Amino acid sequence: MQLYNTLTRKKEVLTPVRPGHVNMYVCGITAYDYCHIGHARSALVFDVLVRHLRASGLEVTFVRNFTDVDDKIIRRANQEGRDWKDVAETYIAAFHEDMDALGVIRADKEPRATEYIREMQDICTTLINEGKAYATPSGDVYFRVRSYPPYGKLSGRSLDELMAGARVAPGEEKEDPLDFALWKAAKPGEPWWESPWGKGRPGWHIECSAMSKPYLPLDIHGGGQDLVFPHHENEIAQTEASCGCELARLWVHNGFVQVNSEKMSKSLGNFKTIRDILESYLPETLRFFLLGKQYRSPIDFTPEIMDESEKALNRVYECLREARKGLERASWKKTPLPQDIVKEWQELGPAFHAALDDDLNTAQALGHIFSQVRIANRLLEDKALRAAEGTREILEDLLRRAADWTARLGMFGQDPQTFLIAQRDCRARRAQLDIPAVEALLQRRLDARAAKDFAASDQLRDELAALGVAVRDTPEGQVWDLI
RNA sequence: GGCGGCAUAGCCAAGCGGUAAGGCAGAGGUCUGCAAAACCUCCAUGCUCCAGUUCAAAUCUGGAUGCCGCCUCCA
Repeated sequence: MQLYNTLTRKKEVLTPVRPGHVNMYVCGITAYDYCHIGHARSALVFDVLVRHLRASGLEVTFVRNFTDVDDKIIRRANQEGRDWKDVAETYIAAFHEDMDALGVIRADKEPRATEYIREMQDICTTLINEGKAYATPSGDVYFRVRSYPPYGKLSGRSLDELMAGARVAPGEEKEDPLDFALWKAAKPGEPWWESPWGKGRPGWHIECSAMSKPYLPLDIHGGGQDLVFPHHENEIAQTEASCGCELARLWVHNGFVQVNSEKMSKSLGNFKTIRDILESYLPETLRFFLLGKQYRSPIDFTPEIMDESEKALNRVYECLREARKGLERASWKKTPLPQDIVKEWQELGPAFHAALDDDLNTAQALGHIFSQVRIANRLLEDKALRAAEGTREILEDLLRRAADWTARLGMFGQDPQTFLIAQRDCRARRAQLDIPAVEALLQRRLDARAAKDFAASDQLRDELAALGVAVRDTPEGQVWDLI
């Protein structure tokens, strides 16, 4: 498959260093708060990437770290009068809950920064010994950026450009404004570890260099676009300067989730947590929404588009439900299917894979899924064709393909009927429907219909309509939905 | 200020030189005791604007306008 490489600014074919095996490292969260939709997008993009690679026959070692010691965690702990470790554990557990709810497959390795203090110190020592880093009298260790000439290659900046924007915070003892901290002397009240430079704690960037080290060289290194500079740039400098090898071949960065065309972020305060969303929508709806656009582009979050996603998702599940029902037929006829339909059906299977192979184009892949849904629906509705042997083959193929969609996209894998009812209840909750009242009316209508009292039945239907509920009668009985 | 990205129908969104996927909304229709749901069909002679390259451009080049991101913690 091809992936867009931030390093070279073009799509490149993924060719694993070890044939058939992909090492992939993705920067995880700093555990100091609940995850928002932006975190969900990043997690989902790489989840789909891992799923697709595995479904395509590759082995993947997927590593996603946790930053469990950091300024923000410490600040939060101090604010709440808690231990910083406790804060980190709380939000790591919350991350797992949220991601499990979204159906994000767990990483194979989930290293935590605090488990790699020794390795970080070793990297610092190596860099200091080679003159690429230096310790200050107060116990900080800085990376000497000018000792690493390729610095800036990922973000496409020159040292001169960077100098223009660089600044030195008061109290820093840098040789050069561009230098960045590998190790920070501990301030009073902060967690610390013993080190050759005194009591201190790691800088953010060195964490990932240490945690990714066992898996070098990485075939894919991922993260959000905001990590390109300085985080990933610094990571490259640290790793490549200390071990002399390449950190990662492909750098994959996902675009932001926006609100009103602005980045959703903690600092702007315009974020919605995954938990917020899951109170109003099913996890799969959020998944559908976030995969509805190519991963590198920004995506705007609005409740309206969530509602649209919900309807679109239902269209697929309704088709799967009808397909299953259609396959219950006992006998099939030899009626031939129109060639153009058969041909389109045959082309759409590979097209779905090709879309994902082309820089994980989930939006296009979803388009192909809907085209398949349209074909299946057409056959199911056509009196002449729905009993045809060819239709049976296509419907069976559809169910096989749906299993493949689930394997690769993590969607469309639930029992259709169960899903559709859950979706309806979800909308009912959002509309703040009085469910007990509705159920009472539904029962009375059932009784009226059993007594063939259609006038009363219609009257009750009107009463339900007044509450915002539409009732319809099907061969399976009375079903309801929101108007 | 420096660097980078994006502009496609009412809305969302593919498309990466060969004549505009898909979803939502909308309009017709099938079906149905009535109704609804569901399904089918239709829905951009044109892709922000202006030049240019080409037999051919939404796709390439130059310019204009607008929006966004990074340069500071951030998925």
